[in-house]
Amino acid sequence: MLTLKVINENPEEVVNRLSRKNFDAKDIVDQIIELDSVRRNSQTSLDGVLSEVNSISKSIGSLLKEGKKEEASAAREKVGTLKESAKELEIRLKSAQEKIEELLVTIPNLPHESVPEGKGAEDNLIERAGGVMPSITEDALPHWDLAKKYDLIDFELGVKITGAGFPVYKGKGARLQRALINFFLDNARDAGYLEVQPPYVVNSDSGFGTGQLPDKEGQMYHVGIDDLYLIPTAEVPVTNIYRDVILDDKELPVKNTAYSACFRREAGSYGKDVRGLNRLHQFDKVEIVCIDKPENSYERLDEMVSYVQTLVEKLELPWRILRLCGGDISFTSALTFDFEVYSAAQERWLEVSSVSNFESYQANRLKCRYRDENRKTQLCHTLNGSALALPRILAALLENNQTSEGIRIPKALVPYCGFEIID
RNA sequence: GGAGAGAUGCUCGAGUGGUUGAAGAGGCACGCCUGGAAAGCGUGUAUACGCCAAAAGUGUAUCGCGGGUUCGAAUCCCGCUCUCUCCGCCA
Repeated sequence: MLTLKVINENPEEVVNRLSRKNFDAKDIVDQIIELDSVRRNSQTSLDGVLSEVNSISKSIGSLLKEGKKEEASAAREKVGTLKESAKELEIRLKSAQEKIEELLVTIPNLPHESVPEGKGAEDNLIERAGGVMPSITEDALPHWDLAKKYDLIDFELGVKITGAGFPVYKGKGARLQRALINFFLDNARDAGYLEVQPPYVVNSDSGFGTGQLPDKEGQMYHVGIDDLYLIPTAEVPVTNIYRDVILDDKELPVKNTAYSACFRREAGSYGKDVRGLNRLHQFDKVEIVCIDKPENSYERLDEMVSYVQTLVEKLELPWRILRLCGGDISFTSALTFDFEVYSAAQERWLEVSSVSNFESYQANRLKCRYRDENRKTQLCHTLNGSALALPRILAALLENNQTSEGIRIPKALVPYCGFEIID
């Protein structure tokens, strides 16, 4: 969430910048500013009253020791009335704080100035692109048919065991999954990311810390009996490692990578866009998470984007990078680059990665801070990106590399797979 | 799941109602000392919010979390969470 400071100091700028996200913040910002003045006034008065209470209380101790009983009981009475007014002030202060918090979490992050205007996906800017478009034959099959033909993925079996969106990978399909996970983790490690293995189930504090709660509660699987959530991405547990942490500036940047299964309810998505591997309830992903000083975070973002680019290049997939427009960028992000790879048989671009700088928006919720060179605590900037999500990569690999002899495995993956072709 | 013990600052650890934001030790930082280092000595070493134009300063809150008793709570009471030990179960 945004800091009160930003809103108080630059209300017009906040409203202006949020219009880029097609969000009208005027009313909320006005309300917050008003509530904040209530909050400040209440605290000033309350602190004064409590201060008096404290000093009188101390004096009672010494009065009693000196045997001045009457003065002591007069002081007691005084404290009694002071505490009455303290109670009222406290209620007013707390309610103002709560309302401010409720309003703050409804305000999206400010978009970076480079975020283009736009309403939806069609307005995203193509930043750059590369790779060679595969030459497809007329009878090229979409990946769901290839998966069946070579017995790589059994969607129906997953339906039996669990439900739609929980495929069963088999044989070379399963091995290819495992190969991709290791390939991504090894590359991340070589690029300086520390590998971590986080829990797949998190508590509500963590869900709140990264912004899934309260607004996106319905997107996560919830384990009611223990009040825990299945992670929709490793971003949640990994970023929450740094919740309520004050890092030393020597520890920055933090660069973590994690493989995890990801669970998403994807309520309300149906149709051919979600066919096969295009949208699943459970999928695998290797995530990269960075935490850095504000002045370095955009440099870090570029580094992450370049890193992801090396992955799609090694996989020999045709790729493009989109700079998301105001209408398509996520609630919590300041700047996001999406990676898409071309899926030849489906004849469409598939999103395989999303790399974002959240600036201090997540950090403010997480209370993730660092000590700067003046020993003052400042909010960090947090960033994350997929590197990469497996299903659509697999879809593109299968479709783009199909030949009459079988499906060719890209060179970089062969050592990880242990085979060169799926036939 | 059952029984018991516990949770204090960066760490260890004292503290069972009255200047205790918290003794003491260690660590760390800075300074002195030194040719340099060690040792030694000195100083400093939480966070959030408020007041102040800002710094200095100062007020309030915080001893797992939430509530209660009291003029006053780290200290007493209640609820919760977590950790440890023993038993049970178990990859």
